Amino acid sequence: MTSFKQKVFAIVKKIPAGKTLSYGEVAKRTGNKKAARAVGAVLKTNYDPAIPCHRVIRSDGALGGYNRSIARKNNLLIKEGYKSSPTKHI
DNA sequence: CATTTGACGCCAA
DNA sequence: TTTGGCGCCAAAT
Repeated sequence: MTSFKQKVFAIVKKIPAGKTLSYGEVAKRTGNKKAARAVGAVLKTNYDPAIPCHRVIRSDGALGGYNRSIARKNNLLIKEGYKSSPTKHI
């Protein structure tokens, strides 16, 4: 368990319901604002249900990905009140 | 130990 | 506006 993972988990777990953070934002909080990719890599390798990784999306507004089905992530976000608008033109 | 991959982000054309 | 390419980081193989 690296401290980077610990930070990412702590940050993601602290995301309030109905809110979303971009990978870049999470990366910033870990200390490496350019580590957005690393954040995704960590979330992908971690299958802990305590981590609401579905609240972590891309800075473009795209959902990014999910452990099993992206549809599940989208569904959860909608349930929490987040309108997934894939407006690629930000 | 070194190399490759990837749930990203931003800039340029 | 859309598409392509480059840069950065950590984990997995």
